[in-house]
Amino acid sequence: MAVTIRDVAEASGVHVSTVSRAFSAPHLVNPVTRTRVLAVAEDLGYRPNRAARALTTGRTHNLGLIVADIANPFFPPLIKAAQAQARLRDYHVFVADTDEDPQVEEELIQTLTKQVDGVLLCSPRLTNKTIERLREEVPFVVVNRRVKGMPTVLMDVGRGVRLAVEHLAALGHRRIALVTGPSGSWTSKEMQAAAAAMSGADVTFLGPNPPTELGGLAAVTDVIASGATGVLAYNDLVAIGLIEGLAERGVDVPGDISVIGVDDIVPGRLSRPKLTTIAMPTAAAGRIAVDLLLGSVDSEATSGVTVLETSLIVRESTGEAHS
Amino acid sequence: MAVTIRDVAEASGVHVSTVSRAFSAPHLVNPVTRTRVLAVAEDLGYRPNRAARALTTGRTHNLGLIVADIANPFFPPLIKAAQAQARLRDYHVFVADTDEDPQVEEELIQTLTKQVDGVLLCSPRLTNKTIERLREEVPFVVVNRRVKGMPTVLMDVGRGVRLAVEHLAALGHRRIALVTGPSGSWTSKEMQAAAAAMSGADVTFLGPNPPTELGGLAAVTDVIASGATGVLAYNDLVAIGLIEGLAERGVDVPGDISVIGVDDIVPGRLSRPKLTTIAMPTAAAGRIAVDLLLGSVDSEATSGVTVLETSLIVRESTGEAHS
DNA sequence: GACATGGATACAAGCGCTTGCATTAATGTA
DNA sequence: TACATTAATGCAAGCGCTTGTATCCATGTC
Repeated sequence: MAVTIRDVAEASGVHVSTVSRAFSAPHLVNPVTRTRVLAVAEDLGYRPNRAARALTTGRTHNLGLIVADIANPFFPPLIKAAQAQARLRDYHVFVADTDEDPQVEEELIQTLTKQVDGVLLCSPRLTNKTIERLREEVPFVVVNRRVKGMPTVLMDVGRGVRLAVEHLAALGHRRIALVTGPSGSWTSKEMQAAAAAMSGADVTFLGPNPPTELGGLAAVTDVIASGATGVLAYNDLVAIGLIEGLAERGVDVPGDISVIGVDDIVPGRLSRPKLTTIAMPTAAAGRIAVDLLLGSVDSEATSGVTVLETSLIVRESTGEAHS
Repeated sequence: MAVTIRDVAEASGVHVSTVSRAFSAPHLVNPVTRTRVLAVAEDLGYRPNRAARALTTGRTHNLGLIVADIANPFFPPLIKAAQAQARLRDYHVFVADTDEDPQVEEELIQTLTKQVDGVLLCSPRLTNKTIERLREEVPFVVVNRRVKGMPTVLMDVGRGVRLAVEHLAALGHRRIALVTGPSGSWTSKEMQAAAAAMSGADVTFLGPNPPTELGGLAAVTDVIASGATGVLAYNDLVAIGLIEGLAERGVDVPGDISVIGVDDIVPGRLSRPKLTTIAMPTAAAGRIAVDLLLGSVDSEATSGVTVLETSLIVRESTGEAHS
């Protein structure tokens, strides 16, 4: 059916090994032979079969990218960047969605492991233990979670929290609420830690909450009860839900209460009022994670932790405190 | 390194072919042998190498999914659904982003073709001719575009347009503007055709415009100049940009002008006012496309066209005409 | 008791490719 | 002229798996 290396060999009157080398070890073949072979290959429309190649080289030139939920606006920019970076290095990427299910996640890794050179684990729901076990089978890079001894890409949400709280304080807000995320979330823990470490700020924690608009909606009563005039939400979705719920109670944002989100997802940029938010460099994370992975495929597994800067983007959901 | 079928064979005292059959042709091996082999395999942590299997069977159990832009909110639900459906059938999926570049798209297909059993082409930017040529190399299913003789999944945006215009008319809007998309867009053409075919509606076409908020922003002047009180935008992003721009000119939505988007993406659901929109069944499209693809992998290539229903979701960006 | 039958397993080729080694021929060296 | 060197190519094994065919043995049949 498809044209193979053998067809090219026959058509150009050389041995298959010469064809092979014409592609993957040019210096070992006579330039004129090579040109001829390449021409014939082009002519026949030959495309090397990567799977077959993988079988002998042990290198598939494929990557796995595992995320909890593709449809969560946080991930697409990361996926896009990772995919683009991989392509630059002549790698293809399998994208898999675990639906937030650790078991699916593990199974996915298991079946993927044989056909990839490494996998990007984004915000994994697996236990550290499991990850460490799986690590024997395939190189990992973990994004958005700290796993002992593994190459990791983190975003410095702590810094973002500090900037956010300072911003709020500068606007005159004295009582601040932190609407936390799911209890298992590494990011949520980081945020709490960072907030708690800030002296001089009066921060109360409200949660845990699901990481969606519903979570924000659900937190409305508590937020109002807390007496806070500045709120930092677990993410933009929560922030939007919160603003929504506040509006229903007649509370204006930013007039009465200021709200800051996290992630800088598209919906936040487009919502009204436009969200002040802590921007997470997801695209950079995807790009760097791929580099790390491909780097550690050749050299020995790195176990470094890369921390990416976050920043505060001030838009319209924060304003001066009036009370 | 990794445990192979041979290891399992040795450990359980049978020939490799028996192990192979224990997995893929159970009825050909004695139940007790099979149980033993399976146990040993489990024990050793054996996982079949799909690439090696593909080499002999010609079936990779992989799919390619090619989209113009992963980060465009329109696609993630489709990707997610396709991926989930593929997983159900024990398929993995390569996701590739072409960055709207036809050349990248073609190249991606070329390199992917050998390691997939079929590819999902979503809103391709390639010419029909090229697609028809490429089709020789690998089975396709095309989503969101009509290509002669190829299995296709379409969403009935025409119906959506009709519903939208009727909705607007029912609210008393007499002059309606259609803010069109990019000139090459199949969807945009469909929308225009559907609107033009409606007797009794006074619809003016404004465009072409880029399919983003910027496109909406850019169309503001024309919309106002058109005297329309009801606007149908190419998609939600354009609609949001438009509403934004209108607000800057002091024009209220839906007070002064009603705006309807297309796609029902998350940002539209969360923006203020919440967007009235024509919902596109993207998840269903992804799911069905995969089914079609996997169906046509076995049977002979179908060339049917599946048309999915769209619907109008009325939210807050449309209201009664006052002028 | 000789033989056909069929179930269970082993054998071996081969999928498309890479790669260490052998072979050949051309060149340089003394 | 004889020999070493090297560049270019061919040869063949093997990556992990499937699969058509051969082999073996325990039945059943007459």
